[in-house]
Amino acid sequence: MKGKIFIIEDEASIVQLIQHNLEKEGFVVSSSLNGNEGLKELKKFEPNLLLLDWMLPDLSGIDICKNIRRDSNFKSLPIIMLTAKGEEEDKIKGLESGVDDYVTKPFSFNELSARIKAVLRRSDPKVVANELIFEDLKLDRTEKRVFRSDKEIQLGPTEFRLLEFFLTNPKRVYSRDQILETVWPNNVNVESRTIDVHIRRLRQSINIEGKKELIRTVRAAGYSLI
Amino acid sequence: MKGKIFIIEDEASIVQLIQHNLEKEGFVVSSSLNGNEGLKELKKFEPNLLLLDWMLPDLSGIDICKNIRRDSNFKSLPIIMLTAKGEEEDKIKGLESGVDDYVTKPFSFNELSARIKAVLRRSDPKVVANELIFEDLKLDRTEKRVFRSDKEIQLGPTEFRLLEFFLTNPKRVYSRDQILETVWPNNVNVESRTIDVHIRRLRQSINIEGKKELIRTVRAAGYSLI
DNA sequence: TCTTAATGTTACAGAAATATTACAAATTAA
DNA sequence: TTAATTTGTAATATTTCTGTAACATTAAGA
Repeated sequence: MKGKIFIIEDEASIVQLIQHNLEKEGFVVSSSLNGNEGLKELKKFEPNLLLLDWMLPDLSGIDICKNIRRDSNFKSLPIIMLTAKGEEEDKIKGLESGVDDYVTKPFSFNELSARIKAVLRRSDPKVVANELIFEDLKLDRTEKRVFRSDKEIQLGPTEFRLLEFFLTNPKRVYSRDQILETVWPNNVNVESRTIDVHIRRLRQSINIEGKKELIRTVRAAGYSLI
Repeated sequence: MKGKIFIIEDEASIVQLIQHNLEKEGFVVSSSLNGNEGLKELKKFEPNLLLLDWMLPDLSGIDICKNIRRDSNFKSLPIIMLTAKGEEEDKIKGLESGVDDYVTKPFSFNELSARIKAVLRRSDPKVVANELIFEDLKLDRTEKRVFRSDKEIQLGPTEFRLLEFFLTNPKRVYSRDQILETVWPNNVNVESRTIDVHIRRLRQSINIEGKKELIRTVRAAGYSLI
C-alpha cells in the first residue's frame, strides 16, 4: 500500500506534473494552490508526506511548517520543501523549521520521487514497499525475501546480493569482473570462476518446477537476467 | 476491550463518517440525530464517552450536558463537544458545564480519534488499550504486558523493549546496529553479539508449545519478526 | 568430426555467522 | 541488608556459507 501525498505549490503546471506522475506510481495525491487553504485541506486529507513550495503568495513556507509542527496530529508529518535555485538561506531556514529534505527547482521527477521514497522509508516504512520485480520474480529489500510466482525462496547472503544486482538491470549482460566489483565487498580476491558456482546456486534456487530459466549465459561475455 | 461511544449530532454525513471510522477502530458506536431522543437512547446504551454536537435543532448542548450531569448514573460520563468554527463563547460555556474536551469542525478523523483516546485514557484507562498486535502476539504498552495466544508472558525490560521495537515494524529486517541504536539507551556501549543473547531470551519466552517461531534470523542482515 | 575454450557441476574443507551456555557484575525487589 | 532478577560478555557448539579445485559437459570454429 502506497501512501498519501499532499502538495502545496502555486504554479499549477508544476502541481499537475508532480501529481500526475505520483499517481502513476500509486500514490494518492491531493493539492492546493495556496497556503491558507492548503493547511485546512491538508489536515482533512491526512497525508503521509507534504510537498511544500517555499515561496507562496499568501503564507510563507516557514509559517506553514510552524503551524504543522504545532498541531499534535501532524507533528511528525514529513515535509519536503521545493525551493527555487539560489535560495540558499531558505534551505537553512527550512531545515531549522523542521523540514525533512528539499529539492531545488527545476528538478527531474525522478529526483523528487527518489527523495520522497527515501524520506518515507525513514518515517513510515510501511507505505513504500522497497521491492524489485521482474516477471514472476520479486525481491523485497526491507524484508530480505525473495519470491518466485509467490512462492518464497531461501537464498544465502551472496546469492541474495547477486540476484539483487541482476534485478536492478534486467536483461543487461554483466561480465564476471563487473559482477565481482559490484556484488562482492571491496578488495576481496576471488577467482572469477567462483561466480559460475554462485550462478549455479542461484539458478538452482530460483528455478522452480515448470517455470522457465531466468538467468542467461552469454558465452564469452557473462550473465544476465534473461 | 474497546469502549462504547454515543454520538448526538444532526448532520447525518458527519455521524456516518465518525461512526464508521470508530467502529473500524474497534469501538461500539450508537448515535442519534436529535437531542431529546438521543438522551433517552444514550441512557439505555450506557456509553463510555459521548460525542455531542453543540448546535442541535431541539435541545442545546448545554441542556444535554446539564441533564446528563444531573443523572447520578452518568455524572462522570466523559463528553467531547463538536463545535463549529468561531463559536468561541460556546467552548467556554461548554467547558463550564462539564465538557471534557472539544473539537472544532471541520476536523480530521485522526484528530478526533486522538482526543477521544486521550479523554478515555484519563477517565477509563481500561477501554483504550494501547497495544501492538502481530498474529497471536499482543503487547500492551500501557499495562506493560505481553500475551501469546492470550497466554501472558513474562519478559525482562530489555526483552520487552526489543519486542516492542519489532512489533512497530513487523517483517522488516533490522541489523544489530539498528537494533542497538533504537532499543538501547543512547551512548551505551554494548557488543553487537549481545543482541544474539537477548534474541535467544526473547525467543525462549514467546515461543510457546505448538506455536510457530516468530523471530526470523536473516544471515548477514539481522533479525525480524517473521 | 575434432579440438579447444568456456561453462556447468560436484564435493569438500575452511571460514564466517549464529546459537547456546554459563557466569559474574549490576540492578531491583523484598 | 539479603535475595532475586536482569544484563553483558566470553567461551564453546552448531549451523550455514564460501571459495576452490577437479572433473564433466557444451558450443563453436577449424
